Amino acid sequence: MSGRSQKLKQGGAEHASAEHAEPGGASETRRTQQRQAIFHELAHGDRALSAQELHERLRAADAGVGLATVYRNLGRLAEEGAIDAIRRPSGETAYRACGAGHHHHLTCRRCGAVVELHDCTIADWSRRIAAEHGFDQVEHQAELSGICANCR
Amino acid sequence: MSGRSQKLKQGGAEHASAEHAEPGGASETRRTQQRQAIFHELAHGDRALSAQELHERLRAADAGVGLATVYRNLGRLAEEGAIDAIRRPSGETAYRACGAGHHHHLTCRRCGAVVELHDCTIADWSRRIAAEHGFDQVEHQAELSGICANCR
DNA sequence: GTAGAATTGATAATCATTCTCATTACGGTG
DNA sequence: CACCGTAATGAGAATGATTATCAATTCTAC
Ligand SMILES: [Mn+2]
Ligand SMILES: [Mn+2]
Ligand SMILES: [Zn+2]
Ligand SMILES: [Zn+2]
Repeated sequence: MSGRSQKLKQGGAEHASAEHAEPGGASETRRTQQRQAIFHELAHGDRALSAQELHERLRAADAGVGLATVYRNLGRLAEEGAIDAIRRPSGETAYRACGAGHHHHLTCRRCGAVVELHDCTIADWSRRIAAEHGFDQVEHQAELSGICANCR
Repeated sequence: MSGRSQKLKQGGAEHASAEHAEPGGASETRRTQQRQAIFHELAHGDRALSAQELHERLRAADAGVGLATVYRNLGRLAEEGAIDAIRRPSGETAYRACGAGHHHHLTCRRCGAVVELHDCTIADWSRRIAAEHGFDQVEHQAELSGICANCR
């Protein structure tokens, strides 16, 4: 529901040298060509792409990346907060390179164009509601959809 | 996102005699035991059930209803507005017999308990946002989740 | 340059949901 | 109540997205 540092593991330097703490040896998160291609593709298009769609685009753009790899990296990038996962009404999950901070999306049902909404009214509402019903650790999930100006 | 007449095709009389208009013959929507069992099961439990879970319960409660039938009826009931479909974060769709009118849900991530929220702030917000960005026919979808008082 | 672990990719395996189609049960009718 | 035509059911096959396998490859640090 919120992206953090868009280029956490992608864009810049970041020696990524975790303080080798955990017993047994932590992960290393390498910077591979495939991962770069995937993120790059996402960083461009203004519409959210599903794993399959992304895979198709990469194939077209000469850079053939395995489907499994696309899934893996999208999943990873998402949990790292580098990209956002969006659930389509049909069920598939689509991904998008998002700006930082908590926000929601307004998506055009016709062309898929996405607008980021950074002023979220829901937070207050959900907090109040939660308190009212004795709930803790409330999270909210919301998506708006409509028909954009162009598509009319 | 909103349920209409909870017992549209279930509870009462309703001769359901469509004015045999359409060329070729319209549907009839029969009142079968299976459909009744399904709706009945849903009308009780306070937590939303997936098709599979419902199927399991029915098996346990002696009334063995085919899985395909469970899916069919849940889908149908949902589009008739008799029940609400809720998307779980994991992806499956769960169903629930809901009160009438537009509302959202606050679900306990631990036990699955559901509270219906009938005062929706989002409507106004979404309307405003939509106008601001030149979008039409805006719809919104939202779910709250947390840990309920019991589960703490 | 090497070693060694992380990553890839082709493919098989899951898993929820949908489709098929022969069989059954509804809801009138006479 | 027996009978018909059709909608509904159910067992299993089919689909489609996502995940797991596992040998082969590629990063990265030394
Ligand atoms: Mn975003
Ligand atoms: Mn409800
Ligand atoms: Zn559009
Ligand atoms: Zn609970």
